Amino acid sequence: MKPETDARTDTRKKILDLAEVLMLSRGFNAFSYQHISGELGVRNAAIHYHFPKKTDLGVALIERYRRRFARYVAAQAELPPPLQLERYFTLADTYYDKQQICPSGILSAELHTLPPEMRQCTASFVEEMRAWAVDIVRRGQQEGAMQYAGTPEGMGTIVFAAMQGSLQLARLDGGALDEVKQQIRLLLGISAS
Amino acid sequence: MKPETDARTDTRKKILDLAEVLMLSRGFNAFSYQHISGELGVRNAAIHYHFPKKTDLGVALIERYRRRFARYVAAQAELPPPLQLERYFTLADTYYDKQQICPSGILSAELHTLPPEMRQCTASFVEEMRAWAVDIVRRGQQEGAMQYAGTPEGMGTIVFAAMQGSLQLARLDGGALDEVKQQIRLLLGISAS
DNA sequence: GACACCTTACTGACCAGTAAGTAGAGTCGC
DNA sequence: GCGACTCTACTTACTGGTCAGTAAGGTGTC
Repeated sequence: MKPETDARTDTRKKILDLAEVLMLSRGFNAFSYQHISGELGVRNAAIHYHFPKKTDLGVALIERYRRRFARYVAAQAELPPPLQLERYFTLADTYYDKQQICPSGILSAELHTLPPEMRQCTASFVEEMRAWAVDIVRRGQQEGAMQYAGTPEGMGTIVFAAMQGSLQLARLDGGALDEVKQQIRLLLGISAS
Repeated sequence: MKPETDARTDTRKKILDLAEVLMLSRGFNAFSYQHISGELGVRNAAIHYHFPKKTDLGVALIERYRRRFARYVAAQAELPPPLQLERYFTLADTYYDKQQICPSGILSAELHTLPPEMRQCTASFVEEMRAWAVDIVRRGQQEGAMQYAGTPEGMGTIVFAAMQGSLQLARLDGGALDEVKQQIRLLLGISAS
């Protein structure tokens, strides 16, 4: 009989979940082991048991994100590109509702203060996300569901950059995210939805 | 006879200059008075003399940026919109060359960890920058030098968000900035330059 | 009795911020 | 033209708090 939760993975997962929320709202440098242990009702050293160095926690966080993102992409690979884009927009909305920004945004903003191990996997993660955005608009163009000027690389990159930027701006100007989403629809020639 | 430099303004300016570089490359939370005093060859308390709290330094930094930005905008208000956009692109390049990101990017990413006074003037600053981007594309459209889908608000906001995002991404993917710049030119219908 | 998963107790580094003192330059009365 | 005063721009020396990280011990489970 497979245990639903064993203590090991359970606490470890709770730590990662809390750390993720903290990173996406405050940034990696701006949260401490105290924030996590306090919330979790354990001692500081318990976090160090699972993640000896904060760098270990950071790397685990990013790697989990990469796996989750890969699953997310695979799960809806068969959907029409415009619908994938709308799902992406919905995802951004949930970040906005939680007052968070996207991981690539906070990681690239803090990049110069991150340990080298984290920089490494951040680079891979961000490249994967950008490539996915490029892929959506490329397939959208091929299937005739999207029309736009320029290359899929240019369009995908600007979509990704604009979404990352607008999630940050939306913290200060609540309307920015909706405005950017709508403008992206127009630029891709998919005004109806 | 007016003194070229008196000690007061000189040290104060050097502190602001150094703090600005530190903030744009490492972020506001990730630099300390030690970073500045060490580089400047003074003691820590000298910084506290000019800026009692770190919040004071942060606010002074943003307010100086706002004044500089206002002068920058005024100085080229008469230029044709497409040229203003190119100047903006050139400005972004100099940030990239210095491995920095734009102030609105770092400030909005760190927003939740900033003191309230800094959040306040950050909001004003970011709104001014966004409005400026909107104004460029609006006038570009009115003068017939730019053609694009959607409203000036939508297009200006996406241009601003995409530039902010791509400056961050460019730290990990050097090509992102050029790609976004070129795509913006295409989307505004000003491919030649 | 071995191992996973914690605890208590601690270290040293760094941090923002403060208090009190000082050197030098300018100003004033005389 | 000279002492007394004052102000600016620092200094030294310190505090209390927070941080990541470690060592050693305890406790329940297989």
